[in-house]
Amino acid sequence: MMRTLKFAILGLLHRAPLTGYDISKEFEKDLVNFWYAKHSQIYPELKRLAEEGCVSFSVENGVEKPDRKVYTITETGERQLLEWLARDEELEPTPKDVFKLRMYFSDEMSEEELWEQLNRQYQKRKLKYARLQEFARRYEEPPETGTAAFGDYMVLTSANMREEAYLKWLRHCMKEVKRQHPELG
Amino acid sequence: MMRTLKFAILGLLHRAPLTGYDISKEFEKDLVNFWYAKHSQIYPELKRLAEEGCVSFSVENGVEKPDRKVYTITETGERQLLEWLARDEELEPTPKDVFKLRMYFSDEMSEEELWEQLNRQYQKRKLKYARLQEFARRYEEPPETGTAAFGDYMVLTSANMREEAYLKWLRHCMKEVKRQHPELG
DNA sequence: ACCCTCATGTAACTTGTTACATGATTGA
DNA sequence: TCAATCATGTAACAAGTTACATGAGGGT
Repeated sequence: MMRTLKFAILGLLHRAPLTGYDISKEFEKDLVNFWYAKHSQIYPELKRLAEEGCVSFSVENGVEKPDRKVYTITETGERQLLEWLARDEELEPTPKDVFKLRMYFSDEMSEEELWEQLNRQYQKRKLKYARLQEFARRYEEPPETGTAAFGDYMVLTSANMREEAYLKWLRHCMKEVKRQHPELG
Repeated sequence: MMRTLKFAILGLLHRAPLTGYDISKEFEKDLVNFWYAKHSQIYPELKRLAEEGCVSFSVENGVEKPDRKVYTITETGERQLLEWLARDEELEPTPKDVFKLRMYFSDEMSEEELWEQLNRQYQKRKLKYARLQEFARRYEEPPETGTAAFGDYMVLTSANMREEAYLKWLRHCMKEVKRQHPELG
């Protein structure tokens, strides 16, 4: 029971009170690169967090707008968040990757099929990388440590480097396949 | 319903008949870098695969050894495997990373805590990278395409590049934290 | 008329983990 | 004697996805 979603939510609420809807929007922005959850997971988790006394909420009856529940972190929640932030945890197992599983079984497809798979993956990853680099332009200079911007900068940098490495790997594989089969492509 | 475990198992059985126990051993070896499952997930999946007609099995009554069920891929299973190998799927969402989530919330910890977290992560990753490089020594020359060794080589290379990028990122963050706080470390 | 954003929730299901359960053989 | 390896399974739970369900307001 890691309860990582719990701490992802507490971390966001520690910065400012938010509704479930706001939280799901946050997960679609910066955090999209390493953590996220759908609203169907967020609402029950907020309910549970309230039962545990980690958050409190007030209902705002919206005039000309839907009602909203604004959640605020409690002292209990803050204490647990700080404890979690300081934890020294084991390295997570390597994340699963369906494309690499396919490549592991490349002996069970033809060379043409392998070549096509590598090419298609390369095109998709190049696009993702381009989008990521646009975001990275926000930080020509690294922000000050101790600010939310610095956390943002760190994870954005990591996403960029991860995608760079993925592209480098794909190029390496394509080069080797082509060396052995110059007739392809 | 991706059923990725189904195809991971079919891919292994396509090479040779195996028992559930053998499959769980495979997941602890090369595949550990991008796919794996515990025996408690493998046995029920094999049962389901047999019901679907993707695999067949024969029971070997072990003399001086426990009984074993040896599973073999069927024509149906092979057909479905080949179809899966050729699929053009969307890019998976970025894998989740608990450490990066912590780093995203680095503004909610002290600079000392941030520095310690980065250092601990760096030590652990360096160890993992060293172990990975030992394995990589098997392939000083890339194997021939169309062999199981080539698939193995590709995913081992990717694991190495991924860890290199992670280490590079950690060094980048540590350098920036130290630049702003020369008194640390 | 139709789709998008705001806003909150539940139900059914898939995927994966931890713990329970059993039992033989081999090596220190 | 104790731990490890071989060998197979189930039960309970946690985590995450997809679909269902409702409803207001604004823009094209």
